[in-house]
Amino acid sequence: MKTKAPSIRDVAAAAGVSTATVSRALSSPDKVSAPTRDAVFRAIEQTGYRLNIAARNLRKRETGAVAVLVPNLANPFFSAILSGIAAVMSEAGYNVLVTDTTPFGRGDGVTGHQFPAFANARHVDGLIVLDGLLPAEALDSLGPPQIRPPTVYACEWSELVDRPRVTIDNVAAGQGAVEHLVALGHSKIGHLCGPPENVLTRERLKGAQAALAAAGLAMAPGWVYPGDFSLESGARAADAWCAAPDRPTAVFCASDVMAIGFIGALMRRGVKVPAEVSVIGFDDLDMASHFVPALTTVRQPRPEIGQSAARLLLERMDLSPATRAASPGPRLVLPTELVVRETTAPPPVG
Amino acid sequence: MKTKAPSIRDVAAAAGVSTATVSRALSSPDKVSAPTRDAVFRAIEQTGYRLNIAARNLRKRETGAVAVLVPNLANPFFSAILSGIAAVMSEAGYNVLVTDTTPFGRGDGVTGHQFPAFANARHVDGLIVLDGLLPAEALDSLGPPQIRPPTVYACEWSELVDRPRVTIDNVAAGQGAVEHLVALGHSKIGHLCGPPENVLTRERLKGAQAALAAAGLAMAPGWVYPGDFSLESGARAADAWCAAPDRPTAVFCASDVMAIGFIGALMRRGVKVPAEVSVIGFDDLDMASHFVPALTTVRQPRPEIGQSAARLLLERMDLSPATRAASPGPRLVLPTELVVRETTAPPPVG
DNA sequence: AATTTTGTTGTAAACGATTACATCACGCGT
DNA sequence: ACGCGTGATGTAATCGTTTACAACAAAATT
Repeated sequence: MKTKAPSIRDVAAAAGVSTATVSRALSSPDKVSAPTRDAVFRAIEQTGYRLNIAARNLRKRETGAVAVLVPNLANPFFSAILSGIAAVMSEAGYNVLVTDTTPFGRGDGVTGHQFPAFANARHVDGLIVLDGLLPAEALDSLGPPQIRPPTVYACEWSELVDRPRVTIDNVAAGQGAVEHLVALGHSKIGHLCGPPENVLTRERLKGAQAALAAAGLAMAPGWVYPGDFSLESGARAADAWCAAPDRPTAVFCASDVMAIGFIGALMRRGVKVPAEVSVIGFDDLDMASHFVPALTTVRQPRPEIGQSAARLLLERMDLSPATRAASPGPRLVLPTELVVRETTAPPPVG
Repeated sequence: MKTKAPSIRDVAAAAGVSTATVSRALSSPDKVSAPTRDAVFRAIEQTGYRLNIAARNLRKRETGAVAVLVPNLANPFFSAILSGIAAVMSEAGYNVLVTDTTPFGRGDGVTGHQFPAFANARHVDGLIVLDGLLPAEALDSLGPPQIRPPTVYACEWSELVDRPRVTIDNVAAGQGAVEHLVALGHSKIGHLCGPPENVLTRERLKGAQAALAAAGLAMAPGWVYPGDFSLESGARAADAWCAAPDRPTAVFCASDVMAIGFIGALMRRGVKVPAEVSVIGFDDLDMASHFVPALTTVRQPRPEIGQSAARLLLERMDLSPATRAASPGPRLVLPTELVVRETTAPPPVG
């Protein structure tokens, strides 16, 4: 015995008007006289009517949803970004679809960046991509500019695809981090990298090297540690640091998570931070300031990145497909800030 | 110049068959002869056809999406749960809609638990609720059992609403944590609570008190610290601990995040953990084992909780509304495990 | 008083898929 | 030859909205 949910027809009948009037009362109340409007609202109340989104979407040729493609949902870095996106998107009346582009165990199958089937114009009105490693073909396979959903990158991006994006200045940030280390007197400075293919990895390393070069220094090959933004890769770097005969006195890590893994493993082996090694993180997670010692790090305005990306996408969705195709769209770069706490100090003497 | 996306009609025309045949070739290929099937697929390729989800949803009276209601997206505890949910749900062909029920700054407006407008049967085929504080009326306002979307709770739940759920045994877990402390010789044991109204808060406290009672001990009122699962509330508890003349020698924290905030603030004031205070956390976040000292904590199987909740929801969605209404549905309780690391030790002598 | 404007409402055609039902051709048993 | 089951396909109704257009009354203009 299937109880069918009331439709706009039932409301119309209950209010003694046509379905068109009900629809108008809902979407543009000012085009309907006050008395009928009240009657309609009363009828809605009485019947328990709820709009059928699928029907509306079909008719209006839009979906009311945007998708967010996250490389790794389990990474706490993304939570604040997501939260910022969700806030402005639901404000604007959109649903937010979230997917992990590397479903389980990143690092397991290396090249696992999946493009979810629903991320096309039939399912979503827009796309926010947080994963720069998503194959460029995938984005282009969404069809010609006229029919593919407006897309913006945030945090990461792909150099093969020209889309609007909101990021930070990763090379400047990396440079600032290393300048701080240099100013403290360090000359042997290492870097704990992000995942090999990632844009962020390249940019942050480039910034670090620029600062080094400006100070007449260089980074020995043994001082750059491979990483993948995970705690474990931070701990592995600590092993490497301990094992090598020629060690850097300071390490700039491409993420707070790795920095915490690095410092944790170091301290567990009795290495003192910052007395024996200085460490700088990246991101300024909530955790960073509560960690002991409190992490010196590069702050990224995470909620703002999410919010800006969402607002930018909203703007792009308002444009006509033609004008959208014509302009590649803006590139917002948000400011970062070096926040100096307890993990950096002058190098040990001798 | 609007380029219209190809519809099933265009495919039918290109393949020289009817729309019905195209639809069949897609959804039940075995009901269509091999030659026509090939012709249809070729036509699909050629036209660049993509199924319009809204039209299908309208016709089939389903939405292809499930919503997950998260109390606080920025809390890293939820990321692994979400990731587990997303994995099995996309596997099963569903989209996952994520929303924060307390949009910005929990603790700001205290009672901010919002029920998103789209969480009804018109928008989603199912609901996973991670927020036990969501007003029960809200869930019931979704309509009578026949027409409201199947719902399962995970992690948290509401005692006012009878729905299937997957949780852990919070009182047993709390009890186990405190038993460990008692076994180490502690007799003055405090508790850092979750948010006041939360079920988890009550249960974990109840477990702690049960263990205490079994050992002939009791918790002084001054030893229970208010909290809200945030780092800051952990730090505040450290202030309270330091300020009081009569202090517990061990504190069981209702979350790892709070335990980290607590220990961080303690160490920053020179208090030694575990020499002066033992601390137990709850959750076993990735971070817990990398923190220094490594956190003794109660492990929750977070990915499994998410996966089980998703699978349970899938099962419920398969049931007819009638049988669903008839059975309240199972309550899965997943095992926890006390993992002893470095933050617990016997109480200081004297 | 005749005409135009304005404001409200109804009629009905989309939107793009699914699917019950009808149709048709073919092969089989009697 | 005849009827009948079977498998493949087509026809057309349907899902629940939105919206262009038509219709009409009342008010404003001439």
